Amino acid sequence: MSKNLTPRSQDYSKWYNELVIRADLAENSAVRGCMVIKPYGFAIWEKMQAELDRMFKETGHQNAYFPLFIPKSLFEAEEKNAEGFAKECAVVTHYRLENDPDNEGKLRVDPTARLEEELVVRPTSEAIIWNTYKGWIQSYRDLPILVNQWANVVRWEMRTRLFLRTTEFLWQEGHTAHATRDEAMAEAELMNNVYAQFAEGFMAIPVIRGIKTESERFAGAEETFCIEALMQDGKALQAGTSHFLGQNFAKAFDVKFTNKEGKLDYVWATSWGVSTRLMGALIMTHGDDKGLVLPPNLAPNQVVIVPIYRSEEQLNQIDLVAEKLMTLLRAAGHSVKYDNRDTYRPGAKFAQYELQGVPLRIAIGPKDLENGTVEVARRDELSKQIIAIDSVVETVSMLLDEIQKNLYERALNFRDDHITEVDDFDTFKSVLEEKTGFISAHWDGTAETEEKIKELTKATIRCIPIDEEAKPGSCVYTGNPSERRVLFAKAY
RNA sequence: CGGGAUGUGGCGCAGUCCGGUUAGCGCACACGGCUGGGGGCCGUGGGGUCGCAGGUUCAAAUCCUGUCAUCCCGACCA
Repeated sequence: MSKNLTPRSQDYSKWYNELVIRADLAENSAVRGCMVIKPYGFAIWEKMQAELDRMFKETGHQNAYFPLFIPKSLFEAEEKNAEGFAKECAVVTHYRLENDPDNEGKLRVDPTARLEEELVVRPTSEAIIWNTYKGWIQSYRDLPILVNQWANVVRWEMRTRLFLRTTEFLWQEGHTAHATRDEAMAEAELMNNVYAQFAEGFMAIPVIRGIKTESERFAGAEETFCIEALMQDGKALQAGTSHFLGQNFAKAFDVKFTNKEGKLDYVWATSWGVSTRLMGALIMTHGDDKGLVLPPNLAPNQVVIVPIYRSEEQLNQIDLVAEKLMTLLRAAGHSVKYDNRDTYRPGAKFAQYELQGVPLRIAIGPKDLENGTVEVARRDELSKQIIAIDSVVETVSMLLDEIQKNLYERALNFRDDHITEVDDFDTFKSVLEEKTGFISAHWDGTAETEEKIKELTKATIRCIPIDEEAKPGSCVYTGNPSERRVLFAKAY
């Protein structure tokens, strides 16, 4: 990737925010830390939803829906989970407004309408779901339960960031119940793999599969699997997580079942989720200074056709050719948009579709009509070629495939160039500051060392990679024995 | 919640230090003409209680006090 296409760290936040807004994906709403996802942005989210949904169904899952409000008593049942989220919960305390007698035309909260028990707006749904599952499960014959929910959740974070950490966000959360530990553990791993496959195959975002250290683990989980991605500014982003919850929630909500041997046992659980944060990952992985760059798999429009003309007569002729092309391209399974608005000039349209990241642009003008050609431009490389009109379908199919692959390869090369093996702490610090990215280093396995390194460098252990062979060594900070290298990085 | 910064037409900004004509500029918008293979040009025009509330002053976008919001850096986190 050429350097001038890579927004660098210092301007990155600004670039990111501007790109998001300029690309017409989302904007800040009037509500603190919340975002309005605009139609084009939502179209991308819908593509992601559709593919994830397909993958979930393929692995035997079903969708369901649970309430937004969680009674406080249910929420606090699983102690660690409750504690972990306590500081970021929106809480409903009243259910009625009334006219304010001291302030004409204004409303106030009716003090007599206080709820007997407060309702927590879900930051995640384990509590309400496990309280429900309790009534669904008696026997091993009722298991497994493999349910997913598409929902919004609210986490009142101190600091928000468009897409990456909004107060309200959209996500899916899977919640499964199993008869055995092994089966639940296998489910958690399976779903982490589904996420990895989705990120890499569909979004062209290379990820590292790993497990979280105890201090980075989901509150209430016994093991957290994750996929970690690297953004162009050298910071890591947790792109998805899948948790093995053990029997913690079953015990907290008293979910027991009779097993094959006729004995009572607690149910084993998993939960897993990805969110609109993935759209942030998309922007920050593939975007350049001209705007978004969308992998063909999730582009709402894979191809846009722009007519170039002077007279109305010319436009009419191009219309005919364009209509024919659209029919052919659609028949080949590609999504195509024909932009024959006469209110904008071609150059403006080109710029607009580059901003939106449309993978391929076809321009047709009078010269093309004469020569039987079209101009095809690809967004990822910003290159153009003239091709014969008869070969359009074939070329488009080929190019879309190539762009999907190229985006992944490009991001993978960048990511791999930014994984540095480091064995001493001075190098650790300098690599972190100057080169950025992941640092593969030995760690003595203690939370104290992890904390100390975080304090000194702001880097955290992103994960213990699953796909890398464990080789012993000595801790980069304490020099104590280490079983294996782990990945450190500054993270969003 | 601590540190820093910023609030001026739809968007991006100048003006604020050092108070003083009718508050400017770019983009966008509307109309007209010329244009037309990468965000066109020229002309004309519409649009602003300068975040909000007090105060100082003959006079406040500008100074003072308070307040709200946003952004960045921390702590927290998908």
